Amino acid sequence: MITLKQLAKELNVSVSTVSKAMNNSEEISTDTINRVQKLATELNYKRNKIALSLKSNKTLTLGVILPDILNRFYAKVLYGVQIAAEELGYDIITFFSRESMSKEIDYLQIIGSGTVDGVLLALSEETLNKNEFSHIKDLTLNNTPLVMLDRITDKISCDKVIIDDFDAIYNEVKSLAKMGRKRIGFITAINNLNVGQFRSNGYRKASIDFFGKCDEELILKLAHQTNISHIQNSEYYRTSAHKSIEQFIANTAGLDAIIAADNISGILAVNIGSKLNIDIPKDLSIVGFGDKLTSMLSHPQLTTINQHAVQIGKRSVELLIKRINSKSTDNSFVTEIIQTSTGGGSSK
Amino acid sequence: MITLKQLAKELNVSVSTVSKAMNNSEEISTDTINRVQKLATELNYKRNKIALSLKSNKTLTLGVILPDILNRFYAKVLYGVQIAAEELGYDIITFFSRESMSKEIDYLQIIGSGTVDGVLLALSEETLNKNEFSHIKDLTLNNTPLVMLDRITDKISCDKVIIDDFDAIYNEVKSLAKMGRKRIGFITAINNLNVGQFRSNGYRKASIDFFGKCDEELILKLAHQTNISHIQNSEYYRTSAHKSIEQFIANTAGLDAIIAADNISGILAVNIGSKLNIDIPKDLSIVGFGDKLTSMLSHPQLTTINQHAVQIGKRSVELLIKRINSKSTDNSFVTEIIQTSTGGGSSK
DNA sequence: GTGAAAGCGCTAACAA
DNA sequence: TTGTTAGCGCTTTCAC
Repeated sequence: MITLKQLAKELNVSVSTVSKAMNNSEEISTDTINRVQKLATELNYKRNKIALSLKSNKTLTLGVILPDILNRFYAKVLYGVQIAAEELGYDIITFFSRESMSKEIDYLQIIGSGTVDGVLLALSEETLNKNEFSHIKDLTLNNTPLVMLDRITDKISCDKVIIDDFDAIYNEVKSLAKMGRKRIGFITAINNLNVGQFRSNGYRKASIDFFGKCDEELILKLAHQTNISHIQNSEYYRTSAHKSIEQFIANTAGLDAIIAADNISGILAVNIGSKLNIDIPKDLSIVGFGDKLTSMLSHPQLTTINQHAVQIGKRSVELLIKRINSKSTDNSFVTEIIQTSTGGGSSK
Repeated sequence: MITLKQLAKELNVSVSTVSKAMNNSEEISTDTINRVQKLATELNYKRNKIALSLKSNKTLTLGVILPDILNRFYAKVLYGVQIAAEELGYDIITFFSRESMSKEIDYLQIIGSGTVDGVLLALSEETLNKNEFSHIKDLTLNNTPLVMLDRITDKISCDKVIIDDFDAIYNEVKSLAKMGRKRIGFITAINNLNVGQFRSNGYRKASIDFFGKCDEELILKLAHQTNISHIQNSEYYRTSAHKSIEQFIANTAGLDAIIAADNISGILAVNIGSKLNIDIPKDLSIVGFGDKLTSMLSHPQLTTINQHAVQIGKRSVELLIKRINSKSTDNSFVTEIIQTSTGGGSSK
C-alpha cells in the first residue's frame, strides 16, 4: 500500500502538502495539486481508511446482527441494508446470531470495540424467550447508536422499525370476511415469537370483530414448545407439520379460508389442499407470508402478505445514520411501522 | 470509549505500563496487572481495534463480494463464511454486486483502501459475460490475498473453491441410467453461466457415454439470451417457464427422468408433473438442485443434488486466511473442488 | 518493574 | 503557498 509519505518523498514536498493536495485544498497551488494527483493515480494511491478512522473517530461502518441469514426474510432485509448503507457511504459488517443469545452477546462485544459507528439488530429467538436484554443495554449506555428491527423489545429505548403484524392479519381476516368467507383458519409455526403473537392476536381480534367469536378449533399451532431452528428443520415439516396441516384441512368442518402466519405453512397448505382435490381458491382461499419468488413454489401460486423486508432494511439504515449524525443525546426515539400489502398469486 | 490514556491517568502509571499490563506482560508486577485489569473491567475498557489495525497493519477483517444474497445458494455460502471467519477471529464486510460488473468494481475499490486483509469473491454474471477481469487483476497486483468461489475464471490466478458441476450431473445421469431410465431430460435456466455450461456438458458427455448419443430434444433451455435477474423474476417463471416445462413434460415421448440444473426448475417440474397426474417417481424420476428446505416445497419432495454451499463458504475462508498468514509470495494456487451429493426427497 | 519516545497513516492548527 | 508539529490509541524498543 502506497502512503502519503512515499508520495511526498517522490515529489520532494511535505506530507501535509500532499494531504492537502489530495483533498483539493484551496491553500495549495493548482500546479502542485496536479502534480500530486497525477502521481497518486499513477501509483494507484488510496487513502488509508483505517488511519482516517483513527483520526476522525468515525469508521463509516455499520454493524448488522441478524438472527438467521438462511431465513429469506432476513436475507432481504440484509439486501436492503447493504443498498441503503452503500448509498449513504457506509460499509456493513455482518453477523448472524443463529437465534442464540450467547452469539448475540459475542457479536455485540466485537462491535463494541470501536469498529462501527452504529448497530442494526434483530433479536435472537433465545434472547426474546429469556427476556433478558442487559447486553443490549450496555451498548446504549456506551452511547452507540442502535436501531432494532423486526424482532424488538419494549425494554430497550432506541429507534425501531417493524411491520404491522397485528394489522396485517386483522385486515386480511376483514378482507376475507368481506369476500364472504365464514370459517377462516389460522396456521402458525411461530407462536413463540413476539411477531407470531402479534399475528395471532390480530387474527383473534378480527375473528371476534367480524364473526362475534374466535373459534379455537380454527387455529392450528405447529411446533409450539419448540423453536425456530426446529421449524426450519425440513424433516419436521415433511412429517409432523405436513400431517397436521393435512388433518386440519381435511377435518375442519366448513373451512373456507386459511391464513398462514409463516413463510412455509402457506405454501404447504396450498400444495396439500391441491393434493386433497380442493378447488383453490374457489372452495378454499389461502393467504400466507413470503414473497413473489417463494410463492411460485406452490400450485396454484400462493397469495401473500408482503412484508417489504427490503424496505425495512433500508429504512433502518436511514434511521441509524440519521441518529449517528445527530450528536444530540436526545432520546425521543421513533418506532416506524412498515405497512404490509397483500397481493399476487391466485390462491385468494 | 475509554482509552489506555484514561486508565493510566486514573492509576497514576504510564500508558505503556497499562498497555503491557493489559497484555499480561512478564515485565509488569502481578500487583500492577491486577490493579490495571480490575479498573479496566470496571470501566468496561475495550482495546480500540482501529488503533490496533493501524499499528499492526492487519484489520482482521475479510471482504466478501457475492453476486446475489437473495439467491439461497449464496446466502448459505455467506453463512458458512461468517461461521468460519468468526472461528478464526475475523470479521466480514459484505457486498452484493447484484450481478453488475460496475458494482463489483466499486466494491473492489472500497475494499482496496486498507479495510480488509483479504477478499472472497464470486463473480457477477455481467463480468463473466463480458469476460473482462482487469479490475480483479488490480487487486492481485496489489498483493491482496484473494479467493474466488463458485463463479470463477481461468484468467485470474488465485486460490479457488468450486463444486464439481460437470461430475455432479454426469454422475446423476449415470445413476439414473443404472436405475433403468432410458430417456433422461435436462432442464436449465442458467445456460449463460459458466456453471450452467459445466452442467450441460456433464449431461451431454454422460448421455453419449451411457446412451450412445445426446438427443437435443431432451434438453430444455429456459430463459436463454436473458440473464439471472430475469430468471429470478417470478413473473417469468409463472408464465413462460411454467408453460415450457409443462409442454416439455407432456410432449417429450418416452421421458422417464428429468435433471434440473437450477434451483427452481426442479421444484416446478415436480409440481407440474403431479398436476399432469404423472406418477413421480414411478413413471418419472426428477432430480434437481437446491437443499432440504426448498425441496420441501414440491410434492412429492424433490430429490436434490446438494452443493454443500456452507462448506464452500467455510473452505474459502480457510484458504483465504491461510494465504493471508503465509507471507511468501509463492504462487502455487490451489483449486479445491467440493463434492456434491444426491439425496433426500422422494422424486427419484 | 516502570516510563519515555517513536511510529503506524492521516489531518489540521499554526508557523514560516 | 508550503512546512512543522501534534495527536488520534495503541504497541514496542530502549532507558532508567
